[in-house]
Amino acid sequence: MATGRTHRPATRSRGIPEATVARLPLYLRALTALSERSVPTVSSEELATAAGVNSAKLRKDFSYLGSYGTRGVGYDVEYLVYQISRELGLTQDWPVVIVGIGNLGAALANYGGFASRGFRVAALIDADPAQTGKLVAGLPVRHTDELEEIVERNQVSIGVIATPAGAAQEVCDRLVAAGVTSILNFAPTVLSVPDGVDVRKVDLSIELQILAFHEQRKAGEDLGEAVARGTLPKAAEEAADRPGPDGDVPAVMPA
Amino acid sequence: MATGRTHRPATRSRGIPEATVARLPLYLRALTALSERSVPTVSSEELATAAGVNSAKLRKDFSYLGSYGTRGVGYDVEYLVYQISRELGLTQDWPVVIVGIGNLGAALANYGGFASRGFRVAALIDADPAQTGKLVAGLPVRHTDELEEIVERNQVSIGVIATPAGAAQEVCDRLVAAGVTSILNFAPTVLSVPDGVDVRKVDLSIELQILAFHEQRKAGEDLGEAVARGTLPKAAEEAADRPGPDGDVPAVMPA
DNA sequence: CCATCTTTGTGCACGCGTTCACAAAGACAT
DNA sequence: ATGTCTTTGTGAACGCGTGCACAAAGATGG
Ligand SMILES: NC(=O)c1ccc[n+]([C@@H]2O[C@H](COP(=O)([O-])OP(=O)(O)OC[C@H]3O[C@@H](n4cnc5c(N)ncnc54)[C@H](O)[C@@H]3O)[C@@H](O)[C@H]2O)c1
Ligand SMILES: NC(=O)c1ccc[n+]([C@@H]2O[C@H](COP(=O)([O-])OP(=O)(O)OC[C@H]3O[C@@H](n4cnc5c(N)ncnc54)[C@H](O)[C@@H]3O)[C@@H](O)[C@H]2O)c1
Repeated sequence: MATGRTHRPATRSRGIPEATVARLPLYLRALTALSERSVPTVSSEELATAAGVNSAKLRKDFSYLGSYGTRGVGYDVEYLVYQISRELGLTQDWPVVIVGIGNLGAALANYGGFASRGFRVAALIDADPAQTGKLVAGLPVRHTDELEEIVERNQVSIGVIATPAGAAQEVCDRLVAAGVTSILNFAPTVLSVPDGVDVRKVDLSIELQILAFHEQRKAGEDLGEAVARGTLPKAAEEAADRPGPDGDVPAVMPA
Repeated sequence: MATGRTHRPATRSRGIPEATVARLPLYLRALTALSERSVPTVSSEELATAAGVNSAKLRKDFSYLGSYGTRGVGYDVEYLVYQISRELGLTQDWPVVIVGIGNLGAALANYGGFASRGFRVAALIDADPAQTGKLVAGLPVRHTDELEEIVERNQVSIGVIATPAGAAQEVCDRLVAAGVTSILNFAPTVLSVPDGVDVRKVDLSIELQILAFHEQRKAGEDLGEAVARGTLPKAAEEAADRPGPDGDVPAVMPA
């Protein structure tokens, strides 16, 4: 998963487990697709497949929201779409500001999936005076000086940070001081925020590193298994034997 | 967290828990920063703070890699950087292809954080003939027809998908068929892949929806508590009372 | 060499999340 | 009305992840 939430110490918000909340958008997406195809009802099995999860998990997830299914039939698609939307707070509009209109920020601003789910880009903000006033995705880029005013006037509670890492904490502090209580951070830094403020991060580099780990493991597996079976010549065996904690590796980094 | 991994049923790869693997890049980033400041050693407490985690968790994480610390002193920064890099497979170069060079794909191509950690953009691929040959981040965009050849020739095992959702599964299938075994998916779709292929997804929309959920909860909290204390007039009380499973809500979605 | 002090490494307990498996609910046919 | 068949909702068991708390390791100073 390309996301990691900040430590929210097992806060079951109104009885809905955090893990379930994270899956609701997935169900919603699958349900919306069914709704567009005018499918009236769907079974937990079908929906689970569409959402890429286990059907028992899906049923348990829905059970936290209440009993919205009909035994022998399944779930009413429209009704479920409404219930999940309501639970996620998508029946209202959420004004969002994006700070840092560079490569990534501009891509985010142009992203259609934003508006499609009740999120409205209230403003684009950048510190570079050369950017100020430029139109990105039809919106004028505003200068950082106006940040507080924009947040307050538009009642923005969700902020997206797409600045370089060095500027992220400062931007975060200003957003929070101005009233933002939820932050989506694309900069590769750990943000510290006061209690009551949620931070979620998206870090491409971390995702790739996790993939690399598994990739390496896959590559080493065949070799490793061969070693275990003793079907390799001695030399290859030693090469495959990863240096263990016994420390026969150089204490310097080769790069 | 903006990331979700696809169902890897508790595969403790070589005894390192998945949760630990996901944190290693975080530690590595903090350690690299210390290394650049020529800090020789660091305690679990300091490093944990820098990485935004609990110190006990960090120590336990490191214990899976072996005993690399010195009691009473802490961890040798350079040595730890090397060990984690090795564990994550970052001592080798990983060629990566990006498919779908639109707003997002171009931003990713321009992203510096790619190359800084052993990931090398081997090629940019797009289906639009108008894009073919255009330079993005100094690399020429190649046409989808060449996908298989590019992947095979460059021994690419990691692919990034930044196409529209509708094209993602097809692109995924082609990447996998050509030999890619790890995929980072930015398109809002569930990808189905054969066993042995890892998929991680980054979904901005899901992240925002999770934030919206908590945001809504925060907003409703004061009101909800007031209701519980019975300090609200009847009308407001009923308005605050969210419709329960008893179903006094319309079965249609208001939007 | 001994005492003291710092910090690691981990045993242990607890809670969350996942999954199995099944009873009961309800649709539908007869 | 009764029986059959499908599918939900959930009890219960299990495993993973987290965090506390502490013993042991080792550095440091006398
Ligand atoms: N581009 C990607 O694909 C990508 C991927 C993952 C993470 N990131 C991260 O996202 C962030 C942005 O990446 P990018 O490629 O768009 O960088 P960029 O340099 O293209 O854009 C950064 C923008 O932030 C603005 N900025 C700088 N300081 C600011 C401040 N204090 N207040 C407001 N705006 C400020 C700059 O003027 C610039 O327009 C970086 O932290 C990067 O590491 C980018
Ligand atoms: N832009 C964002 O911030 C953002 C955020 C989250 C998710 N996404 C998702 O990322 C994807 C890309 O977003 P975008 O804004 O860059 O869209 P875009 O339309 O700007 O770019 C899509 C690119 O993919 C190419 N393409 C289409 N079909 C292809 C195929 N079969 N093979 C190869 N290339 C193909 C198109 O030619 C185009 O260049 C979308 O699925 C979007 O939902 C984007």
